[in-house]
Amino acid sequence: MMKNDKTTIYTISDLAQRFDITTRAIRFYESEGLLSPERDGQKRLYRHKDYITLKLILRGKRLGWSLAESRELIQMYGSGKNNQEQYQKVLEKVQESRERLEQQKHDIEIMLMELDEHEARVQEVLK
Amino acid sequence: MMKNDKTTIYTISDLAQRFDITTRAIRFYESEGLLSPERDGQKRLYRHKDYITLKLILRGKRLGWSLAESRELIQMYGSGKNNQEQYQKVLEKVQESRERLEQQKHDIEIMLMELDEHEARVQEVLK
DNA sequence: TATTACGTTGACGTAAACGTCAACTTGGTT
DNA sequence: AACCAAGTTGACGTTTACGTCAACGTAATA
Repeated sequence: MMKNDKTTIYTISDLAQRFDITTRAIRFYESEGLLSPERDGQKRLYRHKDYITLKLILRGKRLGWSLAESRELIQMYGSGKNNQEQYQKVLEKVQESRERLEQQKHDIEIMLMELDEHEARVQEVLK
Repeated sequence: MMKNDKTTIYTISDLAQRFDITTRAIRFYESEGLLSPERDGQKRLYRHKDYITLKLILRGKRLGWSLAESRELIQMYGSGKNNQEQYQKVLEKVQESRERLEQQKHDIEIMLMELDEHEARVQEVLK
């Protein structure tokens, strides 16, 4: 497989492999307005910017963002303009993700504690 | 509203209020085998253990667990037995949650950096 | 007694993010 | 020429976690 510098051109299955997703997913993202690759006839050609965009989409997914939310982020980067309103919206979303993260951290700690207690009780019964 | 000690008995809407969910959700959890409240005639009565179970369910949700996954955790606690296999499964799931957490932490850091860069570029253009 | 609040059981609807065909085209290979 | 791999466009199916009626029961209250 080729390296990925800023001049590389990818086919749809190239990208699918690199990101471990299906081509169906990639086409779906396009239909939802998150990607807009060039065409060579009817075939899609993906460039570096599309690669970056896909990375954004998947990062968003890991943070629990919807595709609609990631689309805003992508549009913001794509526009090159200073849409202060959109910027604030995205920033807020990142902060929300961060707060969810803190909550989850707390949840995991408690879960581990309770699992420990459970084990302890079980061991106690065995004696 | 009453305090919640270990003797309190709740109606379905009591619980719904406390956890800020709908009664529909609570009934759904029961139909999925996560709750099994007593009955007074046809009405459901929830006790302290049901309260605890609901707390587990919602904690699981925050961590991205499916109801089926939370059900395993609940069954484990409920059985009081030492099902080592089930224990391992649950433990693994907690570890997975923790790894996802680390990944998310990383993702958020990068997002914030890229937002910063974006702002900087925009400011540069404005000059 | 009529109303109101709260509860119950079906049954069908919904949204998001794809999966899974089917039918077809295109370009390169044997 | 025949074939295969890879790509394309519909179109319908799937899953999870409920939402949203409808139709009914029950208990307290005005």
